[in-house]
Amino acid sequence: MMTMNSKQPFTMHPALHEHKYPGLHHSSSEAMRRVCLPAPQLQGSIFSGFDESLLARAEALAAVDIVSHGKSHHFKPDVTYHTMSSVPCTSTSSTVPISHPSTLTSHHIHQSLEGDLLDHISSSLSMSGMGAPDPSMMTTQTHQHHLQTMGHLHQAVGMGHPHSLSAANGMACINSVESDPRELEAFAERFKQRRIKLGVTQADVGSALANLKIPGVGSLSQSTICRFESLTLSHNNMIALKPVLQAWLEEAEAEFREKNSKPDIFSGNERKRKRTSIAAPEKRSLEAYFAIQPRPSSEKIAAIAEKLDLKKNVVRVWFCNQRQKQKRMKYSAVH
DNA sequence: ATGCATGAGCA
DNA sequence: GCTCATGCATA
Repeated sequence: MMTMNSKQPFTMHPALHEHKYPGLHHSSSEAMRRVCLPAPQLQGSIFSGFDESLLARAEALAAVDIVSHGKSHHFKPDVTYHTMSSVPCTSTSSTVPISHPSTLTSHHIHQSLEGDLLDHISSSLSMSGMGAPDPSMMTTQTHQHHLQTMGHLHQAVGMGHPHSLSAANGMACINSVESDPRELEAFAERFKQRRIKLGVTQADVGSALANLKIPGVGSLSQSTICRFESLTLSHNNMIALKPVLQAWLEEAEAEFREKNSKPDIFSGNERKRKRTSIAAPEKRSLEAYFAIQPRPSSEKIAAIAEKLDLKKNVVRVWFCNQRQKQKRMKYSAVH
């Protein structure tokens, strides 16, 4: 509607439906994920059968939930801001080259969720050189179509690593996406520590990425860098981003040594989009529905939307995001 | 740090 | 209409 992305970073992409995580890295994470994921088909039929009663049940559950939880936060019922103010430029990233480390460390520690835990326990001293243990790195993705787009990134990155490219062609190699979770986790942590040491913010890294001039690789947002560091991206996404961030880190440190600053070009956009806020009660209901059927049909979504007095699209997107969230990493801790 | 949203590619 | 990668807006 009122939002269009003028920015189009390198797009990696979908296509690998459920099986993106080849059996390369143990079965732990994959298995766990599977356990978490309910069987769509089965539940789907059940759901469609007792549609109404289940909806009711979910609502009942939600209601009970509300009572039992009692407290929780005070939500804004249905805030739908629409601040159509035009921002000159920037938003997430200003043209500031390097910002103070303090900016990063000091604020928000409030979330008290997993992310923080990660942050805290993280500070290990093993900041070994980033020679990255992984030998074969990326390259060959899982399959056919996947090659199309995801290939972009990988190949692009491959240019920085001559050896990896050759492997990509054949397939004679080790089905690439084999960087194990543990390695990724280690890298993410190392990355964060070194980034902070350089006094660079997540947003800075994101925009600075474009300066690398790696074909197919543009800038990224603070969100993405943050998610990378906290391992809250999909496994494939992590794998794909790693080489890019690694390249940035190397260059940043190199420049830091000789000089101490890094230029940071960036073109800002101006736009504001509204962010719907789903109230706590509705959210609980949605969660209850999700527990019963993570993939409701269009009709179910419509029904749910109506019952909760939300726009159908909002509900649909909520389910999509919920599913996506479910698939994200964070499993590394399991090994 | 994270919630809701967009858009590309695919089916 | 879904999945996925990614981003804006916001707590």
